Parts: sequence; structure tokens; C-alpha cells
Amino acid sequence: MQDIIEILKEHNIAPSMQRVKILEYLQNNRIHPTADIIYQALMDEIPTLSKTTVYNTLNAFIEKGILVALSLFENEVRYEYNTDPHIHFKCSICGKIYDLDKSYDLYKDDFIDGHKVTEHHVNLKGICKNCVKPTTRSTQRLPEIAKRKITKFHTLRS
Amino acid sequence: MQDIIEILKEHNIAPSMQRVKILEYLQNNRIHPTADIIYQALMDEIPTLSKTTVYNTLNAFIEKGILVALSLFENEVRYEYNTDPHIHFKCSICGKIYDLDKSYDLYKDDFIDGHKVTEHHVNLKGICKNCVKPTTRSTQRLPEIAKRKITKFHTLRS
DNA sequence: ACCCGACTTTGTAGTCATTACAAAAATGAG
DNA sequence: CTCATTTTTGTAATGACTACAAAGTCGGGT
Ligand SMILES: [Mn+2]
Ligand SMILES: [Mn+2]
Ligand SMILES: [Zn+2]
Ligand SMILES: [Zn+2]
Repeated sequence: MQDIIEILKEHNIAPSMQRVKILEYLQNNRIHPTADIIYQALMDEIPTLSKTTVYNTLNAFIEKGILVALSLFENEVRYEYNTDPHIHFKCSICGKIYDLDKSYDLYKDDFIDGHKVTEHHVNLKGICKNCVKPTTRSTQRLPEIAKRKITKFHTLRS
Repeated sequence: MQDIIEILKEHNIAPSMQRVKILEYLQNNRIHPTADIIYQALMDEIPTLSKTTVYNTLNAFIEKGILVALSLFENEVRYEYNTDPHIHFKCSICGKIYDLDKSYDLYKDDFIDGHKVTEHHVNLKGICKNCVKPTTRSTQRLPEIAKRKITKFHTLRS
């Protein structure tokens, strides 16, 4: 992707192979990955990759404003493009993190009780629509055949 | 405090000295402390206190519903009473965490885009009213005399 | 008062994410 | 090609937290 090299250059980051691959991964996988997920995903392509490089690169990207780090839950750091403000929902069953465009009263750059607000995070947690099933049993790890047997879904307030 | 012993008994927790002191600390210091802050604060009173006991106790309190753990920012776990829902503001200068009663559209126990929401956290960050000063220089560690010299405050949108 | 078993606390060791640091490798201008 | 600068890598260190087992505490039954 020439695109990615351009992004790096625009942010004054030399487009080394590792940096390009990491940013490319972030671009193609909008899953708010942890450093380790990125590392695991790139190990095949870059067998010599070091976890230190992943951390160095992510921190450099944050420094230059390409990425932001999120502390949602469970004290884990996750990374995503620095995009328009939006809110997050994490499924406690499958672990997926969803972006919600839900328009929200954002107090960013405003004042509340005299406090100047510069960051505003809304983090929701629950059971995502793919994991909401008639029974509360987790269906995440059921084999495909077992999954198919479940035909009745609760629409639960359409 | 007989009160604290009562709270423990009501939650089926034997009121040992350590547990009473830890809960008493939480009750008297509504600062959303970390485990280490609690440990440091109680070391004088309980010289034999172990950090493991602090963690064990906090986790037991959470298990029994007395406390909740917060993952606000910087990947640190903080503890507070399990109270009515409210939102948090952390000052990036002095580090204090404020409770804001700001009424908020809470999606708890509601559905968004088909996802069932069970937890709802709003975390704000910025500069608290005590740290907002005419200059952006941090005044947190200035001696009292220097502080007093600063007379002009920005009301900044009353 | 003594014994015993259950619960609680403690210290140490282990895990996991992240950072610090220095050596090795790659890059690139002259 | 050469050498200085940048980048990557591996290893060690840090810090929060957990696992685990030994030691301490306590209360009931004798
Ligand atoms: Mn997002
Ligand atoms: Mn609070
Ligand atoms: Zn899910
Ligand atoms: Zn402050």
C-alpha cells in the first residue's frame, strides 16, 4: 500500500518495513487490537519481529498522532486510528470491541464544575448482538454445527 | 466504627482487623485509591500488613458487592464503594479523581444496535478547577507562597 | 484451660504487560 | 565503499497482580 507509506511520511516517520506492516495491520483490522495481538498476527510475515519493535512503533505512532491508545476495561491497552470521536462497546462473551457512532453529549473542550475537559471516553460493556442468545450459555466456542441448531433469537426490543 | 463491622457482617465477611481497617479507609477516603495507596496508608497502623492481604480483601469486597473496581486511565485499577452510578473526571496534573453527578444518558440495561448493555462508564480527563491557572504551567508543586501570588483565575465560561 | 479444625494473613515466587538499555543490523548521504 | 544515524532486536528490569503454601488466629467442643 503506497497509501500507508504516504501516511508515515506525512507524520515524519521513516517507512521501515516493520512500521508499514504494523500500520497496514491496523488499517485492515479495525478490531482495536492489543500490542500482543498485533505481534502474534505479524509473526508469520516477519519472523524476526520483536515485541519491543511493536511497542516502540505503536508509541511512535501515538506520539505523532496517527493512533490513540484506549484503556477500556480489564486494564488492557488497545490501539486504533485516531479518528472522529466515537464510543466503545465490549462484549464480555466474545471479547469483541464495537465502535458505536451513537451521538453523545461530549464534554470535550468544555468545562464541568470548573474542570477543563480534554478527553472524553464512553465505555460500554455487555453482550453483543452476536452473543445474545435464548439461553445465557456462551455460544462463542460451540462448533459450527451446534451454532446452526440455534434458530430462535431473541430480538429483545426491536 | 461499629458501622463497618456491620457492613462486613451483612455481606457475610468475617470482620477481621485488616478487613475493617481497609473498609474504614475506603469509607473515610473517597479518593478512588489504588491497592498500593491503600497499602501505603495502612502500613503505619498495621506494620505487618501484606500487600497480598490488601488484594485479597479488595477482591473479596468486590465479590460480595461492597466495592467496584474502576479502569479509568493509565491502566490502573482503582476501588470505590459500589454506589449510585456516576461519572469520573481525572485531572492530568494533580491526578485527583472527581465524582461528577452530571446526569447522563445511561444505556445500562438497555440495548444499543442489538447489543445488551450491562455496564456504562464515562471517563473524563483534563485539568481540574484547582489546577486550572492563568498559565498552563503546573502549579501543583509550587510552594504555598508562590501559589498565593497567583490571583487572577480564568473563570473560563462561568 | 487445652485441642483441633477452619479461616485468615503473610511471604515468596511466578506471571504478564510494558519499558530500559545496549548491541546488532539496516540505511543512506557523500 | 564508508561512516554516521536510525531502526530493530534480545535481554534484563520494572510493576501490578496472582498462586501457593506456611504460619498465625480464633472459636467451639471437651
Ligand atoms: Mn474505536
Ligand atoms: Mn466515583
Ligand atoms: Zn459477543
Ligand atoms: Zn488537578
